[in-house]
Formats: sequence, structure tokens, C-alpha cells
Amino acid sequence: MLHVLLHMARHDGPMKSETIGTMLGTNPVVVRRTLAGLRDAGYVRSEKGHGGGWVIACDLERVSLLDVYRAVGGPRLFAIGNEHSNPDCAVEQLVNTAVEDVLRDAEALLVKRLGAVSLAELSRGLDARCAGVSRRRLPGVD
Amino acid sequence: MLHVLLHMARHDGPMKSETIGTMLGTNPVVVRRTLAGLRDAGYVRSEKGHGGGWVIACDLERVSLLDVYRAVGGPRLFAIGNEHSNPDCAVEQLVNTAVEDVLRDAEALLVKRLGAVSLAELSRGLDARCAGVSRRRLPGVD
DNA sequence: AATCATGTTACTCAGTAAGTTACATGATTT
DNA sequence: AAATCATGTAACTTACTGAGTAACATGATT
Repeated sequence: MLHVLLHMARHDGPMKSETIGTMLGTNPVVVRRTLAGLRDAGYVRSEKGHGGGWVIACDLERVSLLDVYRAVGGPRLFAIGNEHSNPDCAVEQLVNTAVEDVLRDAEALLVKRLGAVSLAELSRGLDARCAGVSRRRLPGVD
Repeated sequence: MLHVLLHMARHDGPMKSETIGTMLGTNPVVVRRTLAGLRDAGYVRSEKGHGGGWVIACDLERVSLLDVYRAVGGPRLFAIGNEHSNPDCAVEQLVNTAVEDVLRDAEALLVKRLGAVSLAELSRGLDARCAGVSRRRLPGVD
């Protein structure tokens, strides 16, 4: 979806769900479903009828990757979670506490890092990349 | 599974898959499937026949939570991954690079923290907890 | 030889995400 | 006003994963 947002920001006029769907190899309805979260969060706006489609509705400077992630709807960041088969078991309680402790810190880092990057920064990175593609090495790519 | 390993360490003699299954509300075959990874890694050993079952086969001091996690078989730590719909798209490349950068750091932290805790430490934490349960606050629990 | 417990395979079942179809709503164009 | 276009949404189908289950083989103990 970040992919889509950046394209949208650089695109002149609204983008159709079908165009976006073709772009990332899926279909229009799935695009609408996913984009609905971003619309509800106020990051994009959708317009109906002739010449309609999706447009950016926010200041890219004020929206972070974390904002997008949350709006698009992944409440769970990690693939691992705790079991609670017998809540009274001291072993289970201790293990859960230890694991949750680690997970909490890792999630905090993830949140911090994702929250520190704005869409505008990504867009600027793209400008730089296009400008110097033939002369310089690409930033962040080995 | 950490739960199971600690119980196993404190249990005198082999534990049956059925016992373990009952313990965490699942069935014996699932237990065997999951424990198979730990057996292949050499952390536990299984014995057949009368009085058989699962026993610890390692020094708890030398096995970390990370080791267990890997042995039990979760190659993917995060619930989010990158898309690769059109590898030639500059936007996608930039976005993927940025996201991977963050993910890599978060995973590194997770690996570091999980690798820093041994099963033996957890077991000691359990001893302390049992000993002082009526007098002191439980460590790590608010 | 009988019994017990694991090892393994194959099948079924449940939950989730994506894909698909169909139709309603609203905006633009003619 | 009518036709067209694009989104909004609901309902259904499909694909995939993980757990649950059943069946049988292997090996060890009694």
C-alpha cells in the first residue's frame, strides 16, 4: 500500500481502483477493501463518477509508515503470540512474562522506527533516486 | 513449548506425549510433531516402550529462547512481509528497502534478546518464585 | 508374547485472506 | 433526463494454513 500511496502522490489526478489493481497484480475490489482503511483514516479520498478514483488527502509530511500500517489494518505485528492453556500454572506465567517482555521491547523499536519515517521522506528519496540513477549508487541499496 | 521444556526439566523421569498434550489442551500427535524439532536439534530425547517418553537432553545453560524458537520451527518472526509484484518498479524498490531496513533492525533486537535468555535462567526464576511466593512480589510481574 | 510409547503418514476440519460476482450509490457527461 | 463511469458493499467461492484425528509401523520394556 505504501507503494500505491507514493504512486498516487506522484500521479496527476485520481487513480482508478482498476489501474491500481493491475499495477500490483490484484483486482479492483481487493484494492477498494484495503484502501478503505486509509480513507477512513483520512489519508486518501475517493471520488465517484467520470474521472473519479483515489487521491491523496493528507500532508505526506505528517503521515508515517506506522500510521499507514495501522490504518491498513494489521493489529498484530508479530507472528508469535502467547499460549494461555492453564493460566494458573506458575511455569506458564513465568514463560509468558519473559516472552512478553522481549516482544514488548521489539515492538517498541518497530513502532519507533516506523513512526520516524514519513511518506514525504520516502517520496524525496524517490526524487533523489530518479535524479541520480545514472551517476550515483542508489541510497540504501547494496 | 518453553512451558513444556521447563516442566520436563523439573519432572523426574520421562514425560509421555499424552501427559503433555493434556497439560496444554492439545493431543499427543501434535505434541510429537512439535517436539520433533527440538529432538532433531538435540535439546530433548524421546524414549520408546514402557516408561518411555520425553526427557531433556541438553544443558539448560547452553540453550536460549532463540534456540528453542528456531528449533520449534518458526522461520518467520514478523507478520508482515514485502510484496514483489513488479520488481522493476522504482517505487516498490525504494519502499521495500525502507521497510526491510526497519524490519532487519527489529529482528536483530529480537534475536539478541531471545538469545540472551537461557532455559536455565528461566528455571532459576521459577525457583525464586516458588520459594518466595508468599513473602515477596513475583519478579517481572506487576 | 503382550504391552506401551513414540514415529509417521494421510485424512478431515476450522479459520483466514484473497478472488469473484453482483448490484447499489453517486458524479459526470452528453 | 439518460447514459456512463467509478466507488461501496455484500455474498459467495477458492486457496491455504494449522490443528485435530485415525491408523499403522517401530522399538523397548515387562
